[in-house]
Amino acid sequence: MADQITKRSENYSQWYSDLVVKADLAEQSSVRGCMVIKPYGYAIWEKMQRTLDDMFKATGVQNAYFPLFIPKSFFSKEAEHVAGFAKECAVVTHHRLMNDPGGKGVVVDPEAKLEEELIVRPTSETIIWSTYKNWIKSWRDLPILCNQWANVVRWEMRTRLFLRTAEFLWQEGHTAHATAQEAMEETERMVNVYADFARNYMAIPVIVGHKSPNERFAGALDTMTIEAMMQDGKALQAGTSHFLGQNFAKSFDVKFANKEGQLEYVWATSWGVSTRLMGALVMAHGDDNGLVLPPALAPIQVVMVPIYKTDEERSAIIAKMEEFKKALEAKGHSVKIDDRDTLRPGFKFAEWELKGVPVRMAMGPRDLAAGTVEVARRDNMTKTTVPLEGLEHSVEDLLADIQKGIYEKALAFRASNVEKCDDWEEFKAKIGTGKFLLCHWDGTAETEQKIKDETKATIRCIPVDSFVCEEEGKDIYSGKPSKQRVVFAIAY
RNA sequence: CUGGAUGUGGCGCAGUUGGUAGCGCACCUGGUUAGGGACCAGGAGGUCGAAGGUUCAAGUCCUUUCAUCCAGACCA
Repeated sequence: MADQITKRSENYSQWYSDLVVKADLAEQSSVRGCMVIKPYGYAIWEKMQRTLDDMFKATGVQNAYFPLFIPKSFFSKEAEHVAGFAKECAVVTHHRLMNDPGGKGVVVDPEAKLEEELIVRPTSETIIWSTYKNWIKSWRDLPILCNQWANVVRWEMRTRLFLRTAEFLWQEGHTAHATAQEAMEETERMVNVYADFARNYMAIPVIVGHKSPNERFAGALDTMTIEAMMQDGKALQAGTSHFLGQNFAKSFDVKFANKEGQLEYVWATSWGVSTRLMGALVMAHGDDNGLVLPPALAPIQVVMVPIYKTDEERSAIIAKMEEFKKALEAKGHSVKIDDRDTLRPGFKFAEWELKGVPVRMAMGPRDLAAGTVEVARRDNMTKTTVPLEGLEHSVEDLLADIQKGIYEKALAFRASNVEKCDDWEEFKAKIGTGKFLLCHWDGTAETEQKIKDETKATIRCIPVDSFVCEEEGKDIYSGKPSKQRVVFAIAY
């Protein structure tokens, strides 16, 4: 482990990949474009899952599960949807293998060709709406608020651990409502759940807003998003919530009888976040010593490292630690004692820092004698020696302080990299330097596209909470009138 | 798919004008160590991505092919 994480400034994406691998989160699979999530990485994901799941359920959402395979005919019913995903679908064409007649392993049995090909879901709107058709008859059946935790497959051309893999884990919520207003409220409710989660658990400040028509989900009337700034100043779309209007209801012929007995099409939403959030966590907080995990999501909040020479010292210190661990666990903290006998303390310090554990406590013979423990914070790398007596009562405050500290650091970083910009030359000069630029936009897709072609920058969102700036102005590119500023950035 | 690069022990790399493969880390054994990534001694591990060709001789030269990475297009 002597080799350090590459400096972020030199090559950010290399730094990111190294960190993901060295912190033991995940690795590239030998399967094309896929990743293996390792136990430590998965533990973080599980914690995210549990937290989100509770948040969803608090809004009345229930979990369900729908098939992995989608018949091709379902998929092609919604025209925009199919156009958006057609280029990246894995397709099942056969259902059997056979021994190669030439004796070389196995081959696909040509006799076993499927009558209708099956698409491995890139998202589940189509299979779910073909199912909802059977569930919905009356206004009394609405709303339906379902979420599924699942894997999906998108055959992306270029992949990157967590950020864009051919297979990824996510949750997708799919809701059905009687009115447009209800559906729009649901869309907003869920994007706000994501924003709360990002801010309060991931400690990542995000901008909530609407996507421009160009950047919308395929088949949506409106897409809301949370946009986060990574440490290289690029934007990461961390979660989306879509108002699907009646598009899917019409494509799948899902109608309900309203209170007046008339048939109406159902209004829909869908919303999702994925293992990409893991990438966001790494890129938002990591430093050159490794990962920095917010206590709210850290699988291990406190790691204890014993320091000793003799077996007697070892057992005495570990006994003391076990006792203290119980006290901390009683307070709801997750604690690990690193009692590996073959590694030296300095090695363990470095390793747990690499893994981003928020608090490290070290105890040696000196501490044992004095009744103290060395407490080190991962977020600001400070160390203090404090009395062990009663310490369990202040760990909660310490973790809360670290959680807050990490958020505020990220917030300060973003604040220093968001600017208003009203001059096109200035825009071109600054956009590549890792800035979010708040600019006037005339609202046309043409202008947006031209800006993208010239600078690679896209409209990340039209903000609705942070950085809202509704004022008259002129489009940065076309000079046409504009009513509000939008967020431009280079995105992942 | 378009550009650029790289394939040599588990990982990271070196290998000169072709001469029969080496280093660091990791690993195994023993010992000394232990408050910030230990040290010493010994040891194990590779038909050099694959196929073909040139040659007395190929990691090195030629041809073909496969894979991976980076930058684009696409995207949660």
